[in-house]
Amino acid sequence: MEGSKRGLYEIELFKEEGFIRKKCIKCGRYFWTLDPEQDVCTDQPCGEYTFIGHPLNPSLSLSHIREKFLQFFERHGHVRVKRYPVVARWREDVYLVGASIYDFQPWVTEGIVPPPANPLTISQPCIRLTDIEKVGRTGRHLTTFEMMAHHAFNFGKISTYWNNETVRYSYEFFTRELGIPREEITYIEDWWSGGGNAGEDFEVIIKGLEVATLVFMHYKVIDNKIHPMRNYIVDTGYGLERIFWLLTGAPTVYDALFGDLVEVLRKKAGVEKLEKKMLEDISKYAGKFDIDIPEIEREVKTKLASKYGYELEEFENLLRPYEVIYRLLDHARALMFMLGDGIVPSNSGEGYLARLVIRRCLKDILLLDLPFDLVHIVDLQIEKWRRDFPEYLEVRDVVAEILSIEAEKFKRLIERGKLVVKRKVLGRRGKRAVSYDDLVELYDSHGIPPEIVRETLSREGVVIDIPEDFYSRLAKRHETAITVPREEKWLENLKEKLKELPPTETTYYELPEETELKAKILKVLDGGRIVVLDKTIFYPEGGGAESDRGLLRGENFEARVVDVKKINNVIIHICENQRGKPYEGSEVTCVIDQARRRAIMRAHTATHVVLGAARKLLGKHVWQAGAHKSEDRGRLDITFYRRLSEKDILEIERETNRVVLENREVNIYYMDRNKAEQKYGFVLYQGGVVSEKVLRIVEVDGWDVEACGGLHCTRTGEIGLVKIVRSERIQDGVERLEFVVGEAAVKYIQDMDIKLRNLSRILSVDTEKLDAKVQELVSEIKALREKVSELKGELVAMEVESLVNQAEKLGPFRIIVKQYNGDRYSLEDLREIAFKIRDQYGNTIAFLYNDKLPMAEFIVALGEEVLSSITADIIREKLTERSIRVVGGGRRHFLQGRLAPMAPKKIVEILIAVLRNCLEKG
RNA sequence: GGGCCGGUAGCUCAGGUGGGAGAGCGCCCGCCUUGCACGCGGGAGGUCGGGGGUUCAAGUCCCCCCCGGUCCA
Repeated sequence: MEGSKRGLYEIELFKEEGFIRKKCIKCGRYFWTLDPEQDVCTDQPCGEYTFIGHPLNPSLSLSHIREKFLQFFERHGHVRVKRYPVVARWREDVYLVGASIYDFQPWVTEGIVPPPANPLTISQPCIRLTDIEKVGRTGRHLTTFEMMAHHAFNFGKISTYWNNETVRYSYEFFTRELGIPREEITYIEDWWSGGGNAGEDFEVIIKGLEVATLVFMHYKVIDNKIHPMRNYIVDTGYGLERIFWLLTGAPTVYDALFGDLVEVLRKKAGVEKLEKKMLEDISKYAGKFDIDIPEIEREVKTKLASKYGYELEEFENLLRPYEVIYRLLDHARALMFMLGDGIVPSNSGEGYLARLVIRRCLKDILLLDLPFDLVHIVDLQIEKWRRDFPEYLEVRDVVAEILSIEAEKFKRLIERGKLVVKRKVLGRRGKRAVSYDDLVELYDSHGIPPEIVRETLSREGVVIDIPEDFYSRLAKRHETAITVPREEKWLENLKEKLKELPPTETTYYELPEETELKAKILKVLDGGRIVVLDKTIFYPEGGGAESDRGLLRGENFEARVVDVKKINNVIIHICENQRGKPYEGSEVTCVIDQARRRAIMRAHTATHVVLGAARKLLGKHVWQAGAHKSEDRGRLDITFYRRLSEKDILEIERETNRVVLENREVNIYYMDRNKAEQKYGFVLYQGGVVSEKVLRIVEVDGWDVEACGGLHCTRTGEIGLVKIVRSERIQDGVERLEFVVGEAAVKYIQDMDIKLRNLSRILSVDTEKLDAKVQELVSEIKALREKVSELKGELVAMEVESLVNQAEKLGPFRIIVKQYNGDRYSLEDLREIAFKIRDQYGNTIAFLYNDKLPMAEFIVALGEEVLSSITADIIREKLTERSIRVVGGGRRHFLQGRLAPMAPKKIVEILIAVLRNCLEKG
């Protein structure tokens, strides 16, 4: 292993050109250079940026460099491939494309799907949010960059090329195409891993800047362990923006990339222009800044501040708007790609990543109180890149609308946040400090960044500190909370048992109208519950569609098939209600429930039509986020950036039914994956990830095209009526549409109709006037309720009067005891009466009860003047003393609960006795 | 998908340890004022998100569900 590893770093070109292998005295890595004096690898932080202020080739534009690169590799036998979207819709393990190789993982790298060309070259826009904190501050970090690459795929053996050619290409490209002096190039031996693969690599460093990585990928990474792979894949990445920066010699990559826009924003914000020399000075060191070691940054800034005659704080205040402008421009470009490629901001999924970027921008603008509008900045970027990415011009209005909605949401969040801060912190008497936990709660639960908390509080005269490592501490907190999803064990076991079986032959695609098929039982598992056949007519569950149901009928054996699943390539039939036993080797007849299949087919084709309608009416931001098709209804989840209105839904419904009535053809055909992707784009994968090299395409003529394994109607007319019955927002940015189809739709409408007619019969009005009638009734009920409660109030007042008049007198006190039967007053009412007496007649004890079985419910209320002589707990005590069962409790002035049934007279006696006793004592 | 926070009057929210549903703004009526704003007095407005449980008693405690927010995958 060591030998082969070493071998990959021994490059023919190095010998020919006289490169020597050295060990970096700082980081210890080995590197190759032409300079015998060079003793550091020159990568950050070992070396320094020596290109800043010394442009190598400033005449080349970014587009020129991209074109030079792609043409260079085309000349060397590579095929140029169109860039992929930044949303990795063909993968389940990541949301965003973070490297060009992501385009080909895992299907191509695993050898399941052939590459679109081999070897190929591409310039792939990538998004990496891992270093988002550093953007704007280090001068070199970007959330979005174009990775120019050439890839060669060698399956089983080296059939294209490998390490020697790869290094030679890089050398030629940098020296001949870009004119970089050969002695400026350093190749560092390193190890790369990502996206489930790994391998040796060279990092190409020029004048202190890493401009390319050349990876020789031939390992798989499973559970952090490295396994050799049969495939040898050349995975290179050339940082387009970095190379451009290097050639311009600009102070930062941002100046190189967005120079003109930096000026536009700077002027708009009225920020003082910094001396170029000073920016260059900072940038040279900024490469060494590290968020986790804030000391380095402080030290450098202190030194530079004094060099230019500033106090540190003053210096930082000068820099901050610059950092923010850089960051905003970077993020705006990221948003152009993310939103432009169809991401809808949300509180989960890839949508959250878009929202994260948006909110960071809005936070910066807010904190520095800049006169910027994020919508405008993103628009500036779309305009700036119109030649390179003209596709974004088409969606600029939608992008603007999405951003305005997000800005509005952020505004509301901050307003709410300020209230929470004031309530939580300032509302607390005496405590005007904020703990780390407070900050965490405010951010984690309410989304209020600590900087905003500080800002809000400083206006109130409260000064707080934010721990420098706040965000990384928060990240740690979340780490421990991660729950490991466990794979279903029985499925694993089953997979193992099915391993030796041949793939099940299927007939449902070829003969979708057949309802019966003879087959042989190959395997019986789980006591006969699971049956595997050599071939089947049963369509298995998949792509959101439920499986067929039906019967398996053999000699002396019959069972109902309740579920059918496809496990790898073997189809299993899950059976119930068996008569007799299935035997391996015996013959059975498969019979499917055809009505059910038809219904599911209709629901499935309907789903495609509805999706097409939604995309047509709402725009390209509509993507299928999930779907389910069953016998009686269909369900489609779509991404969209605002709530669907009633009107939207009615229009989708109308449009869907129009397409049904047009009776369009539904064509199903197979197509080479790469060809299909090229022809239709990634809209194909609406239904989910597909792992085949040949795709089954389902095309509703002129309306919708998807890669789909489902069974479909042959014409849209067969779908019948489609009625959308429900819509809900299942998460921010995702709307769920539920609809009934065909016979189920007819039944739904009939049921509704019957309900309406029943209603109109009950209410004795025409169905047309139902709503008015109901409105009238509701108002009437409300009025009646009010009247009742008014009367009850009067009744209570009268009862109070009457009770007070009948009261027993004892010295200065009055005693009221009254038994009710529970019909007229609830305990609640009795309490109101009792409390009213207490409030109006302070010298009174009121004991009211409903005589219920097995225990009477009672309330005693004691007036204010009585309390000096007797309190509620004494009454309770005395009742208990006389072995009268009492459950309940209360306060000094009242007692509520249940007691054994008894005559009012008896209670009066007891109360008089108790009161007398207390008076004598007092 | 997981963690956290929340759902009480039209709106913004209070409601230690279970025990009589509240405030501010808005609304209606009256007073004051040439008029408006203000001010003063009075009033209307609530299935305390839904369901179950514990309890004599639940806005409050427990469980389940729904809805919203938020952070992180």
